[in-house]
Amino acid sequence: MDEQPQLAVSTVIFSLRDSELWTPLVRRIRQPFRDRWALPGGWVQPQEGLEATAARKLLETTALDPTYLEQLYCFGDIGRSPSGRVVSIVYWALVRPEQAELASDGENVRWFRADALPGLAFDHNRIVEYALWRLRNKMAYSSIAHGLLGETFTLAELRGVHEAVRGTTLDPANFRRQALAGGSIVPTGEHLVGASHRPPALYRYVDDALVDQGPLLVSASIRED
Amino acid sequence: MDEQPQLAVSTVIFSLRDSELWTPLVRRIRQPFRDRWALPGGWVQPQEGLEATAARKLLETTALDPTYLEQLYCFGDIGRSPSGRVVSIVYWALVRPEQAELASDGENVRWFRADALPGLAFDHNRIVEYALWRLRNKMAYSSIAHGLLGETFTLAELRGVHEAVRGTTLDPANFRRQALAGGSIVPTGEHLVGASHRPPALYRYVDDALVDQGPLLVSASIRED
DNA sequence: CCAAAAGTGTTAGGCTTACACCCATGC
DNA sequence: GCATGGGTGTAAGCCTAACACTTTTGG
Repeated sequence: MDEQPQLAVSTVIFSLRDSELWTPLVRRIRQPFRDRWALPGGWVQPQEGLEATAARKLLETTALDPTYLEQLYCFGDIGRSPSGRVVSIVYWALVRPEQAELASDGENVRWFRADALPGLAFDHNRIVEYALWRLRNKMAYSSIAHGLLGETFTLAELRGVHEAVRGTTLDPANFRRQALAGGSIVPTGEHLVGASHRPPALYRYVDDALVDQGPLLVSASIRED
Repeated sequence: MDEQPQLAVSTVIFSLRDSELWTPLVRRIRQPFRDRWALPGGWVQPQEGLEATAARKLLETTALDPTYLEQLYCFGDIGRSPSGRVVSIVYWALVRPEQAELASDGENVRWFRADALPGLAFDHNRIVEYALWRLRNKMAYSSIAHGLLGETFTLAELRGVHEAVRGTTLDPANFRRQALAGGSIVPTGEHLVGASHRPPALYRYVDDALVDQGPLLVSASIRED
């Protein structure tokens, strides 16, 4: 038992369906926790970056291509896996509704409502809990909602994302003003057609509407030596 | 080169001296980057939690006992160490001024101004940069300043911490009101004696003034299986 | 008494909230 | 025309920033 810890990468994935947050899980096909649901993931490869591993395993196991991917936390408690010491670097991802439609349920992949998960393998319930907290937090001060929407969207759709994640209802008038004042979305000039009632204007995010991750994203230019 | 990545833990430490942020670094005594300054740290031990490793190495190499310790980020780019793949789980810590006084400079430990570091080993400049960003961010919305102060303090001292970290000067009158309105500090009833001018009241943080880390801190009670 | 920092009062402006109201479309 | 969601207007209340002012000490 004195071997080096094993290094894993897992990802919590969120998508919106019917104004609810859903997350895909994979069925474990070996011990420990065989047949239990768990976060998609795999072992770190020597010649592959951590985020690249997260993206690759996500694609391999769930066929999803995320619009947003960020490191969540590194979990390394000694008791978290019964089979020996495992340190998991966990990412969290957002995927668009169209994506989620494509990657439907299968024998070994199933979507669950994010706030009503079954008992998962390892400490994965706790991890999803934390990812949800992070998503809700970030929703309040960033343009992260972008990751859950299509390229263009109405203000009602954008508001729907916020309402679903925050679990509250928001005043349409005030939401509109705040969203537009933020400066990260602009009208496309088009209007949504085919629906009942007055056709709403379509918007899109401006190109440089990056989610604030601090100096990490511009890291390459910071190195001094 | 196809071996498993090595797992390291490092810590960025901040303390306040002369209204400036300082950070202690250790001199590397072996290759790679021999004789360069680097973050204190060490390898993950099979039977020791990550945070425990951070605290232990911090004590061993710099003799410091932090008042605050939180995971910062996990760095795992493939090119970050010339000697092979190393994944570093980095923590950041705050220590009180008295502590920092005790742990003075030595042959292999030296304090630097956090915003004027030399060229460090590995990607450690980038890491400190990110830790600074996180500290500044957290200072704005939490009671993290607690970690840089003694048990009791005047409002001028508390304001000094905010001014030093944020790099701005703050209106004493408004700062006072906001600090007291927050509800996380209370007057001790004592006053600072010996100084010139009117003796300022002393304050302390209320016991439950925990810094918000989301569901991570209460994690033990969340596990469902 | 004077200088300087502690501490209080007051006002203007900005942002949020609540809600009244008009607009444009499908049926 | 009428129901419904899209979109605009507006006033009250809260929070912040700016700064005048009073208080209390050491010298």
